[in-house]
Amino acid sequence: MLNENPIPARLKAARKKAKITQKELGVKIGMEESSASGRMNHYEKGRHMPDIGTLRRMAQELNVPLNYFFCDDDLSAELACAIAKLNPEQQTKLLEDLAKQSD
Amino acid sequence: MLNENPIPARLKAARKKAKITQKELGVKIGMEESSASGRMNHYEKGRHMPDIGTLRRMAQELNVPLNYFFCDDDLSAELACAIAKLNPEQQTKLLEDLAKQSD
DNA sequence: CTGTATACTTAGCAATCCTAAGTTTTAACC
DNA sequence: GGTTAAAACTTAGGATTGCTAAGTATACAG
Repeated sequence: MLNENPIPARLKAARKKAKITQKELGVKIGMEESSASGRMNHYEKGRHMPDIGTLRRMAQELNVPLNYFFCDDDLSAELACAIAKLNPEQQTKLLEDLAKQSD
Repeated sequence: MLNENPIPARLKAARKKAKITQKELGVKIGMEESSASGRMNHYEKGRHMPDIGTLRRMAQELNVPLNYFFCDDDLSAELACAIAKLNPEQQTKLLEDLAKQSD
């Protein structure tokens, strides 16, 4: 079975890329100094599930789209980031191209 | 502020496209007849947050990727679906194309 | 070995969800 | 417009899960 919860792997990858610790990330998104380490570690080990607001703050801090955390593999995760950086016109054009391709 | 929870809008769109009721969707993914209507409605109204396992079963039943439920607008949601249908080779090529484009 | 930074674990309380039952809305039909 | 059934929605409380705070383990520099 597929890893049920994709958040741990995504979170770790994006945090490492940003070169910050679990606690630093937690504090940056508004957690208490005293609980940031434990909470962030729970999320990264998959023991607890963060709520949407927390996910959004992490996404913003790590410069990834919210849906990044729910991608099941590295490739689709990178694609999600790349697509989030396109402007709406570019996104529309890409969607049209993909639609043609699948005919 | 952006709608904090994108699930309700995505869930409704995908369910309508599949032309089934809230209860039907719930039963199809293994909920009890007696509670399927209430539970699915909670999710679609944003009152409760489904767990990852439930999200996965909904995604499979509705033929969308898991990250679809966390896209913040229709355009990126459709793109997520289109990309999920590509094979890995096509995905890799697309990622390379997007990387060039952003230089 | 000692001190420090980072990662990880645990347990009880607090917050949230699941269930079951009931209510409201929608839409088709006469 | 009134009737009916299906669909959508709401509520309350017991059950489940997450948050917090405190502690432990590991890695590494001095």
